[in-house]
Amino acid sequence: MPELPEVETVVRDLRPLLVGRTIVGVRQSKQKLRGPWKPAWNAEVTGARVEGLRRRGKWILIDLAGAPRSVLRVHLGMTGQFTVASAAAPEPDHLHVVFALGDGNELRFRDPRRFGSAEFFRDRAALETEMNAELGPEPFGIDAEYFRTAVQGTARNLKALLLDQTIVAGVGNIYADEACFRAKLHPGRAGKSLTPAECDGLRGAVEAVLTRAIEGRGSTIRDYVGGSGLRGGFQTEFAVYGRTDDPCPACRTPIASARYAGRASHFCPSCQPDSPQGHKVRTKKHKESGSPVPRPDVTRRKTAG
DNA sequence: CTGTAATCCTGCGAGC
DNA sequence: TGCTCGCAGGATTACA
Repeated sequence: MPELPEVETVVRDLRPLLVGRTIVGVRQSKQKLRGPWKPAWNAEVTGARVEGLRRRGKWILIDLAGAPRSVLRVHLGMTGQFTVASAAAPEPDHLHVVFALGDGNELRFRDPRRFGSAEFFRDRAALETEMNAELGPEPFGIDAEYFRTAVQGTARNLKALLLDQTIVAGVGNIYADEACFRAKLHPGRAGKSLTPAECDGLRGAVEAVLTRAIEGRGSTIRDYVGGSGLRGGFQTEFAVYGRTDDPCPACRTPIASARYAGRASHFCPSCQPDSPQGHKVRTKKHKESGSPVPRPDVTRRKTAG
């Protein structure tokens, strides 16, 4: 599932293959993406030269030269693949939008599950303003005070907070779990239950996990490939994600799974306790609260009847 | 405010 | 073996 490291890898792979090239034609499938490419955009981008490639959160931005300066925006959804291939190379299935380049190659957007989007925006500055209003900061070098305030100011659990793109942009289900493990924090902990030091630890863990994952060219569970078609390598370094019942890499306790924020979540019940390590949870008499973490729905197991 | 669930969609594995 | 069904989940939206 493409999250920040996968998107960053695609952008880095595609940059040398796209910058300076001219889009000479567009074709598309009849199937609708979540964010569908409109045929009216074909004429807008044909003849445009690619100025640069960027990433913002999980979004890919392709800057096009011209006045006014426009931009292509792509989201890979869950199964999106954005690659450059020879126009002569056989076409895979689920190909939705293809941009022909002047050099005999083409930029292909493939997305079996069609959760992705490919859109054109004529006004680059307006789009940036809009995106900055909807997305939180990039997770590198986040202001400590900002992050503490965002986390401690809510009763929402850490999993929900990390998945919330308006707080931090780019984290998805895999790296949220991995960051919580690295920070030794239970994903079900309420944001406001964290100490300032724990907030700082979580912020650092998010940054560290994403940095390592980028170095590993992202994670491939099933569909993900980089801009040149290569699979990722970070999936072999998962500590908890998808490792239910496997021994914790730190203490050998079996990894647990539960559902938080509607997402499968994985954690070590020993390394990531419900309450701050070394602190007894203080409960006031008049405000009795049993466990500091609400009991999650344990993974549903089908029972007869 | 917070959480949950449905929605979009295809592929795959579990279970019968 | 072949079918159904749950699940995977990013973002959005509706509802409890």
